[in-house]
Amino acid sequence: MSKLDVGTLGEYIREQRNAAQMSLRQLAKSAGVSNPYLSQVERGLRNPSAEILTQIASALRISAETLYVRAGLLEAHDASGVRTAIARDSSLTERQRRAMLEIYSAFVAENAAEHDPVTPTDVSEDTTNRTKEDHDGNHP
Amino acid sequence: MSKLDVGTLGEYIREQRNAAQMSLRQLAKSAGVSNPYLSQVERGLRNPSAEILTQIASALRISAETLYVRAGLLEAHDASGVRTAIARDSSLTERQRRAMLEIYSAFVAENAAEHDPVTPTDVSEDTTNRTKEDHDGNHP
DNA sequence: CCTGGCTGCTTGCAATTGCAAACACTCTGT
DNA sequence: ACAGAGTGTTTGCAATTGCAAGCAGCCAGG
Repeated sequence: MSKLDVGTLGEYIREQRNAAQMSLRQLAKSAGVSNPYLSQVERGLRNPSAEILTQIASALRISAETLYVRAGLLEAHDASGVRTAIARDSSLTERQRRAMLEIYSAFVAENAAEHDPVTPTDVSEDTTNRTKEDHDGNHP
Repeated sequence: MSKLDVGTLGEYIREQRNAAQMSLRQLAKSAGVSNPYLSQVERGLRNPSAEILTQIASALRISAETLYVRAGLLEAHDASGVRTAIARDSSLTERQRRAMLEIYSAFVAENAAEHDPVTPTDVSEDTTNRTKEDHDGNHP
């Protein structure tokens, strides 16, 4: 499932390439991929690996992130949200990440208790099952 | 060039899988990939496509971005996202806000200090999860 | 003991990626 | 007109991904 939207990905790459006024061969060479393959990718008949995508992004001087989003490989940025920010921060070790999430939850619960002692909110983590896909439960 | 760091990627995935207390087959099924392939990925002898990575990330309930960074497919972009998110969070008291920022800084400094060239997978003491006796059974 | 269930790992094999070579077409210049 | 240099596209083919089936080891409990 979660079929990649190769079509719009290819369109986007071609669009960016045209915007940069590069020929297919120029971009291909600069990105270190073959011209025919790039052609096929742009027309959506090939599903390029992430490695190729990064090379293309680099050659196009665009963010690899946006390219991934376009390819459907990455969720669009949620922007703010402490939990998502922590979850996304790759400079933290897993232990640290969990610690920070726990602390944050504790703080939020603490505040909720002060204002409205009836809801202990969600310090207890998700032992309950979540049927829907849920990446992060945050919204300040 | 742009050699993918499949080694640490695999380690990271396995680390996360163990942290989630899932068996290889469980994760494989949940991620929609085959068990043997996941095994090979975890041991760093296969270079999984981005599509597979997203599926694994989703099944592990971790950020796909983190996984990409770990795989060397994405630059670790600033990480100051955590600080701004904390700064903007209106549900925190000022004291809590400063505490979290301080903790975060401490964590980052801690990691910078260690600067371990090899496996930073240091899960030596973990109060939250209990990794069962890890009897290493493989030796290339 | 040994059957069943669990863990992860190895082995062929189909499908796909990604490339080198060659094709078709449009301009430009001589 | 024709050679030459651009453009993007098609065509086989090596290398790789990713999988189904099978293998080996470790525990519980008839």
